[in-house]
Amino acid sequence: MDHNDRPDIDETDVAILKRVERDADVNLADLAAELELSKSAVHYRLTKLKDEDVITSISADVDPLALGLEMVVITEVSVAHESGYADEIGHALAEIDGVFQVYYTMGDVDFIVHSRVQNREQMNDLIDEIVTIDGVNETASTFVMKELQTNPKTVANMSTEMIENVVDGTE
Amino acid sequence: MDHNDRPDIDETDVAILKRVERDADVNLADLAAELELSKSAVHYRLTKLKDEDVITSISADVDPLALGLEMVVITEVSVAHESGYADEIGHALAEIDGVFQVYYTMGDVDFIVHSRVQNREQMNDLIDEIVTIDGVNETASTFVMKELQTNPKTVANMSTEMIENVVDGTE
DNA sequence: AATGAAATCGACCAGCA
DNA sequence: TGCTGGTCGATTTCATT
Repeated sequence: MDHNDRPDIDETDVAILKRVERDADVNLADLAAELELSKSAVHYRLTKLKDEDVITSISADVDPLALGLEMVVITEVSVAHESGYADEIGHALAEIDGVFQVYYTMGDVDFIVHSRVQNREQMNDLIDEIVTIDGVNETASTFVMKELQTNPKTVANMSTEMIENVVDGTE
Repeated sequence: MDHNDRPDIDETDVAILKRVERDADVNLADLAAELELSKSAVHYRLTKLKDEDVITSISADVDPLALGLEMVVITEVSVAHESGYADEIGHALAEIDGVFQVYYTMGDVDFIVHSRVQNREQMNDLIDEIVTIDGVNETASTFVMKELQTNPKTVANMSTEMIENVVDGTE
């Protein structure tokens, strides 16, 4: 760990992360060959990255379309500011079925809520649920026509500059 | 596959998906025990789900904070409508380093862009890059103060009704 | 869908830089 | 602290019923 309480990570770690965030099914031997390292070195680093919670989990990515979740809706939510229940409202929003992401923002809007549903009826129900939450003032929903990139990855989207900052520990 | 070109999925499949989307590191024997199935049955279903692309990949989830990506920015992008280059612009947006999600919407705004950066300078650079894209008219960025739920999962966020629709093949 | 055998893989170790 | 190479046990995988 460095002075910022963030794990020390070097180029090799980044290479490993990039690879396993794309496909964690790869076996140790192949990974080791790709990185020109020994199996045990890769194993050692992988367990370290997991221990340090750089890798938080290994998960199967499920295609929403395969389950009929064809609609993505973005809802802007404004709350009654005097209430001061921002935290509770955020949690209530996150717990609604279909909601997969909730952002608490600094903008004119307080929350931005992302949800996935199968049809218009579910969409209406979901928006109703949001409005029903105590403290919610106003909502505005936008229908997503197309989403580029369904499974956002962390390392894959980083610039070389961002990666350098991590490797150096210079931020 | 059903008449909708969507794979046939039953309750057992859903149970498997729910489990491996949370933790794909689980070994077959444990999974089989949990579901009260034989190892081979689970193995058979898992490979089927992968073949059918219900499971698109097994991936390691990397914590953005561990890599210093402490800022999330949401940018609304409007384009010059006469241009009709929506697709190209969408791709250009998605390719910018730091951008992890691009939605093409039906609202007053054309694109909603999500990005993760390490500091304000990178945020400014990123917004500059967006503005520079040919056809981009106007942008408005919002800073995210807090994100509830960092790794959105598909099945975990579905209601029982949504799941029933999948299992029955009734949509 | 279950069985069991064969192949493969990941975990671990002692030793070393 | 991080790496090597090798061994052993566990686990996946597959042919057969």
